[in-house]
Amino acid sequence: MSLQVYNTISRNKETFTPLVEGKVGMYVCGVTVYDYCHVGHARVMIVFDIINRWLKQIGYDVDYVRNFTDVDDKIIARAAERGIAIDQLTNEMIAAFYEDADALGCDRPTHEPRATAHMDEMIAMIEALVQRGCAYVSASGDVLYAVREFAAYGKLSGKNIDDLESGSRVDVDNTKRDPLDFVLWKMAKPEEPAWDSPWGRGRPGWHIECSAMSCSHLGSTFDIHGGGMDLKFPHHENEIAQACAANDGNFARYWLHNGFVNINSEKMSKSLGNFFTIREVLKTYHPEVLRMFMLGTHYRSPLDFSDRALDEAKTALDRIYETRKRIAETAAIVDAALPARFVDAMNDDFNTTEALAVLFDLSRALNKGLNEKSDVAELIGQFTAITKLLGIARHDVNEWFQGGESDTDRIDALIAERAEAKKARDFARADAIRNELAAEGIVLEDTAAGTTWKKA
RNA sequence: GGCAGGGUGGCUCAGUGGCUACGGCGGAGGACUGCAAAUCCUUUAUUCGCGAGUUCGAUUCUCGCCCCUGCCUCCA
Repeated sequence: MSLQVYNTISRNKETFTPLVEGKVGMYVCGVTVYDYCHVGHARVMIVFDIINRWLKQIGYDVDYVRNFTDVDDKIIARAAERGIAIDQLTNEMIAAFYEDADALGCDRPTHEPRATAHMDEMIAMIEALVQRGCAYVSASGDVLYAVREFAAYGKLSGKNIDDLESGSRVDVDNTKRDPLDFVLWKMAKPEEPAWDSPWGRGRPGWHIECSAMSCSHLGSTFDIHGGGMDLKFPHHENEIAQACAANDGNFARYWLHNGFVNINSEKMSKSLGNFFTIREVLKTYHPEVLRMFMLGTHYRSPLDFSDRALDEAKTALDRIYETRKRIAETAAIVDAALPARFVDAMNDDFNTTEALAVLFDLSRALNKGLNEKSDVAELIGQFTAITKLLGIARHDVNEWFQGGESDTDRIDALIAERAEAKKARDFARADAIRNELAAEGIVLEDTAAGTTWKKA
């Protein structure tokens, strides 16, 4: 089965065929760098990391572009609040972003353009829009996009301009020809960061940067554009309007949107204030647990975030590590192809849930084979290939089960003492030692090769 | 109000026009063990929100209804 992807614009799964054989251009909307990333951002990172990995796995040369929005009202406000320069804030937040993304095991995109480094492209695109009659300068001096001039407006999100107007709760801005018109270039106030442009000193609107940066890196027509569901409208709709009206290309051919992270069935968001930053969560949970948690649900479905769900992801991941631990004790790694069921799952719109089911089945078969001392070389190869691709169970097994424990010498001494006691059939003493450690959260496991321990 | 997505076992989460509805967590029993832990085996939904229709046959398709969530304003 060839790769099928759900394309938001057609609301259907489609066979994926790249524009240029063997190559994929993919643009994903990144973050506005004014604060730490929360778990919702983690989902975008992980989802598109998996998509990127899978595209490469099936042989594509992927140009994965993800932007940083480093100029915007919220950034200006935050920098002022903290009394620091804008680029100090954005650099700090970009560094934090990388810490989080790296911890979560996400590969770096091939290009990570910053809006402030692409002013020329944005201005050129706005000029083209003005020339073609799709943009105008408003009474306030801002350059606005004239939504009515773009016939296909609303196609991606399935919206009808007139319905939007009737349902609009937004205050009417009478400098706009149409309430839906949006800013392309915003005049700067004296204190604000500004760039020269044909319309005066100012800064770009949010939407234009993605149109400009995606097209400048990937061309006016490219394969995949992704981001969170909430970006569908108006952000992605506006990107399409800008890019298609300014260039003669078709912009993105496949639109991929990931579902939200919810808390108590409500969307996690800044405005609701019900968010956890990635770094907060990582104080309690290993980053791989968060990754596992994300992979357990299909990327387009909502994902309910809770301690309980993370605990379950941890337990499930422990199971995979238990298998790895047993593998480490036995055979050498052999290379094996990914199992067909796994490949089919991933080709079916990146179905990581099913892919994990394959991994767990494999884990069981492997444990059983190990118990029965049968030849498991092929299974080990498959197991390893899957975990590597998904980016889970990639840490050292001892580190995983014992990491962060400082008192290992004492534990080892107690285990040795218990072994002596067991030898002498002094089970009371042996059990006392085990209970003592259990009370500290150390669980002992007696195996044929001796006793090992792990943190509960 | 418009549009979009969803309601599957105690929880979670896949999936399919028809053999025994995937996996994880949890529960029960068993094997192994001195006892545990880990692992393995068995077991845990006459049933996939409700009603009707299409069909030889629907959880899967169509229609209606109920409920949930999201977008329609910045938001991953």
